[in-house]
Parts: sequence; C-alpha cells; structure tokens
Amino acid sequence: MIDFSKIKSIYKLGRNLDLGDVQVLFSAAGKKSFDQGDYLFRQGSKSRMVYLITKGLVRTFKINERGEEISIKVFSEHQIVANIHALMFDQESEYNYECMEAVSAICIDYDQLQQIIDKHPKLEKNRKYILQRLLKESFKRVESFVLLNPEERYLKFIEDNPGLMNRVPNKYIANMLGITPVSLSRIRKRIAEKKR
Amino acid sequence: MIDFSKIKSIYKLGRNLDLGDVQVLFSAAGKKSFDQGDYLFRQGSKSRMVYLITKGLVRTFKINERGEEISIKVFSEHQIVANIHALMFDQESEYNYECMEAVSAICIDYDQLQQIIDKHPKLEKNRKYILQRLLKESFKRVESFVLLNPEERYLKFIEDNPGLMNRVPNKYIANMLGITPVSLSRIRKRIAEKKR
DNA sequence: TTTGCTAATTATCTTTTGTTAATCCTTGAG
DNA sequence: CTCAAGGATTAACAAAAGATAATTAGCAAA
Repeated sequence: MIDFSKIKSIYKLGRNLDLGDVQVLFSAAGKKSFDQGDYLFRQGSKSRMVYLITKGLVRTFKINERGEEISIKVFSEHQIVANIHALMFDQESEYNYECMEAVSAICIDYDQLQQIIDKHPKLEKNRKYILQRLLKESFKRVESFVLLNPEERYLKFIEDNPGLMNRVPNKYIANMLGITPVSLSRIRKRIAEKKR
Repeated sequence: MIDFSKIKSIYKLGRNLDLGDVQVLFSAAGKKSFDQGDYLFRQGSKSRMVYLITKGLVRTFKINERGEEISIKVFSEHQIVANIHALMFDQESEYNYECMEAVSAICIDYDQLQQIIDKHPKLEKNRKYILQRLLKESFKRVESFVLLNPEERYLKFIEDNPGLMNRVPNKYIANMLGITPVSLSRIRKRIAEKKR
C-alpha cells in the first residue's frame, strides 16, 4: 500500500521538488518510530542519519557544568533533524536529541543521500536551499539576542512558533531564550498584566 | 609586478587550494580600497560583490527603533565580507557594512565567482567549506547566548578574538554581546578586581 | 480519591543590568 | 598647547534577572 504521509512529508521538504524527485527520495528512505524519551542522537554520536519528522517533537540539549540540561532548540513536524556536528563539521555530536513526544520520522543515511544527490543534480539546489534556510534561521536568532531584551525575545518566539506554545514546557523555552524559567514566569505575568 | 599580498590572501581563503585554483581566482578578482567611514554595502543594497579583506576592519550594524546604531559583527583580515541577504536570501541588505579603519580588499562579483566555480568543480568543495564555517560560527554564537551570562560571554569573546580587543571600541563589543556599553564597563571592572 | 511527581508560579533576597547624566581620558585638528 | 569630540568610566536610581526555597497546579498511576 502506498504510504501517502511519507510522500507528503518529502514534498514539504524543500521547494521545486517534482514527482520524480520525490520518488527517488522515497525509495531510498525508511521509516522509523521513537517513544517519548528516546534519543535520536546522544552527545558523542557520529551517526550520519538524517530524520524528517512527520509527527512529534525533538529537542536538543546540552549538560552544563552544573549538571543541568540546557535546551538549545526544538524541532517539530516537517523539520529535518540531523547530527549537525557529524554532518557539517565531522565531529562528535555536542548535543543530545531527545524525543519530547512519540516521534515518527522518515530516515536516510546522509552519505546515501549524497549519492542520490550526485546522481540527480536537480536535488543539489534543494539541498542548498535547506542549508540557506538553516543559516538564515541561525542569523535571525543571533540578531534576536543582540537586538531584543528577554521580554521582546519571548514575544517574538510566540509569534514565530505559535504551534509550539502548548507543546513545549516553559522551562525549555526559557533555556532557548537564554533566561531562567523563573524569569520567564515573571515575564509572562508582566505581559498578562499589560494586556488587562 | 606580481601582487604577492593578493595571492597570499586568496590562499588563506579556504583549504586545499592549489596554485592553479589561486591563479584562476586571482585573474578574475580585482582590488579595492576604502577609507575609514566608507560603506561596503548600505541597508537596502542588493549588491552581489564579495570582498576578501586584506587589511582593515569592517563592522555590520543595524539602526534600532530608537535610531541607535547596534553593531552585529566585526570582520577583520582574511575574512570574507559579503552582502549575505542578497547572496543567500535574495533580499535587500538588512545591515550596513562600514569600514572602521581604512580597508584594502580583493573583490569579485558573486555571479562571476559562481561561473568560475562551475568551471572548476574543485572549488565547489571550498565554497561548501566556507559556508560550513559560517554556519558553525553562527551556531556557536547562539550557544554562547543560551549557555553563558554576559561576563562569560565577554571572556569568551576575548579568547576567540584576541586580535580585536585593541582595535574595536568597547561600545561595539557590548552590542555584539547583547548588553549596554555601561554594563560592559562594569563587567570589565569586576574582572579586573577579581584578578587582583 | 489519594498519592506522588513534575512543572509553574510566587516570595524573598541578592546581584546584575538598564537608563540617564556627569565626569574623566584620549586623541586629533587647529 | 588648547580645544573639541567621542569613547570609557563612574554615579545614582529604577527595573529586571538570578538564586533558592516554598507554594500551587496539573496529571497520571495506584
């Protein structure tokens, strides 16, 4: 039976993908499921697997010198999750990638993906596009720290990620904003009071 | 007469460049000089020129809603300065690129560079390498905001950019760290007192 | 329903930062 | 040498954030 959800996910991967491209990728990719609490990658991993989330949430975090988990980023549906340190920088992963919810994903080995891209040059443009999007997001995030204060950062986060607010614990959001959970709670209170 | 400084700068551009590559790039690139206070690009620019700094400093900044200049980043010798919004995102520049010192640079139009890369596939790997470096730097910077407090961020900045400390005004460094110049001054004082 | 766990909020206090303005320093032009 | 301008520091105060602990809220398992 045809797995339409898989096809649809691949379609949403980039832009300018035609049916032929999707078919090529489809046949090379597998499907995988994870339970809540499972790890896609652990710190130290050199895995070169690439996941496209079809359902669920994944967060990356580091352990700081005090032994606390500090969340860096959250990935949701239609986003690509890969071991960036292994793929881009040929290093061991500095992050842990943990499923915050049960996760369904399409997966493919990066080197295998690379071979496919080599054989189908049209896909190269798509990969470049994905990389550019990644870069843009990272630049924007740096800017948000340089230009905005914590409250403004939080408001922008809500605006940019409306779908995450009811799925991600505030303590993780606080981490991502570079503040403490206690401080975020106060900011939320201030905002609520302003609205009234 | 052979311009060795230009050759040397191109060599330092990436890795795995051989003499042939350097020659190809050399013949296509020009040289340009700027006075202190000149702009490489202004906000709104769609210029696709790429500069490789051989001497001097360039800073990027934005104007915030209060009309103040907020510095985002500083570029120094052997770094590539390009209108990232035009090149990567096909947008108008959101930044101003101002020479903080007199600047000498090697320049080449990005689309012309692209043609050269297409003709010399070996260079493609180099471009990918430069992009990866850019991405890595941006990721590390995001991490510094998530994981470190302002004082730790400043100490890390010193460590990562020892050559900039005596050339970049503290008010610009404060901007890049996401704090005010007054606050940076106090942090510097605290650090000096700790050392004693 | 009760219990137990975790997240979120609140309280209290300390520390740091932002804001504004004044003062000090450095430097380059005249 | 003097003066003007901009950057850095300091002062003083208000606002916000960090740290720690206590309390509350939500939720799932027993």
